[in-house]
Amino acid sequence: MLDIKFIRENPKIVKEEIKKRNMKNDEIVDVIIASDEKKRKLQQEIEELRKQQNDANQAIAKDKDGNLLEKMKDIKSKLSKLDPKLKMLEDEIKKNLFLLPNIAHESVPVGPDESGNVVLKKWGEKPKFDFEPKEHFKIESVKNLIDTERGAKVSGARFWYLKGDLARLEFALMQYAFNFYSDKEFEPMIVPMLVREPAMYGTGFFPAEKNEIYTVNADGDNLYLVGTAEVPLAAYHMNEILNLENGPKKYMGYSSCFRREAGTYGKDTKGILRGHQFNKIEMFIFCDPEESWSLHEDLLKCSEEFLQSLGLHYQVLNMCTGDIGTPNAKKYDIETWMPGQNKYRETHSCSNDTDFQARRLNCKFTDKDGKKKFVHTLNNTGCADLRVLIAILENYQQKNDTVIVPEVLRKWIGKDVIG
RNA sequence: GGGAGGGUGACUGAGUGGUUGAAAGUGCUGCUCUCGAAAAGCAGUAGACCGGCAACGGUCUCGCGGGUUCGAAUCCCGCCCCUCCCGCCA
Repeated sequence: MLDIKFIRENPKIVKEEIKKRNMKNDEIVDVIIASDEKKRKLQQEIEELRKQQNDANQAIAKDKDGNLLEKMKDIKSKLSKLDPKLKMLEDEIKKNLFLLPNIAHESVPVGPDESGNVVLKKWGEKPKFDFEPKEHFKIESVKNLIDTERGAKVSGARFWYLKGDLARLEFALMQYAFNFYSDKEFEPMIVPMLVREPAMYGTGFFPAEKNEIYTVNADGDNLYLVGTAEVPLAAYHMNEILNLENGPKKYMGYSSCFRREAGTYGKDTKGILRGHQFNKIEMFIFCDPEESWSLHEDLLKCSEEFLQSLGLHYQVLNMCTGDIGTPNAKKYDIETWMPGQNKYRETHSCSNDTDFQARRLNCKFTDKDGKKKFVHTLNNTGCADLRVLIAILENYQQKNDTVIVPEVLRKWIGKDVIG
């Protein structure tokens, strides 16, 4: 959410931002400003009446005065007409504020969609094969370890069972990642995967992405399954004032992630690239705004080092205005090379949401001058199980249809080869 | 599922109709004392919004929404949330 004052003072910037992001609702800025003007006028009118009311009250408290009582009744009836109008205006403004995106950092490339993303760097090289590398779900030794048929029988399309060594490999990977990032001083957390509505609004998933989220027992418990640990991690400090004197709060959260994948029918239907459920380690930072841009670079570096330690070739993208999320001021994606598909695929995503999320979460800190200000928040994929598993399977496959286990994972799975 | 209690400022915690935006304590800031620190003493310290160049002024906020009243943190109604006890379960 943007600051209404900022919008009032910089309507052009906001409108340009909407256009840059290839969104079509820039007229909403004028709507907000008009409502805001009306709201402030009305507010002044009401406040003047309230002042009269308060003054009269104090006088009555000292000595009862019949004339004042009449005046009070008059003020009251006026207020009862104006108050609902003010509330309506406020609600309308708020509703519209939720629709506006964050302001992108100047270093974010302008572009209409994914075609505008800029490759910043590549690390490593594509592995060379003396045979035709297969997609992960076609590798003989892996095939039987993914049971999509029974997954569909039990839970529907885009669900599956991972079995045997593939299940073991996932545990190895996650344990490795968990240790890798906690060594980098992210506090480990096992987080709730069901959250209340305010957590979804606070992080910005509601109202925009409501159709991506599973609702649980809407008539009773009314909880939502998280699509990422970002939600419980961000909401962890909701409505709090943080002490950041000892540096930023850095967390890593492990959770299962649930996504309805509405509108992706027919996309990535083979294999385990896109499912309704997966597991992920996510990192989240609450920090002083002065530090957020350098921390954003640090976060990216963390994920890069992780992939490097697994020996996986990847590229880093600076995501353009048309392809970053509404709350993001800047976002890097890491795409890891998947030789079976002959493509780079997104495995990591690293965002600085500046104060956009903090304003919704109502999360502040006390700055050097003792002022309370909104924090900046950043989030980053530590390790998303399926995507990294796929990368490992496709990059480390052998001609004989076995898969070599990356060296750093061996101590966690206790074997060198799968299949 | 049955029963009970409760939601007050950064935090702990008083306050049951009239200058209570709110006692006290903690924390924080400044000053005094000290070579310095600690301790002690004194003083200051909520947020949001509106108007104003500013000084400053105003309104709102004691979980949320409504009601009673000239006036509500305080009374009434609805909702949300939390805690404890019993039962059930992991």
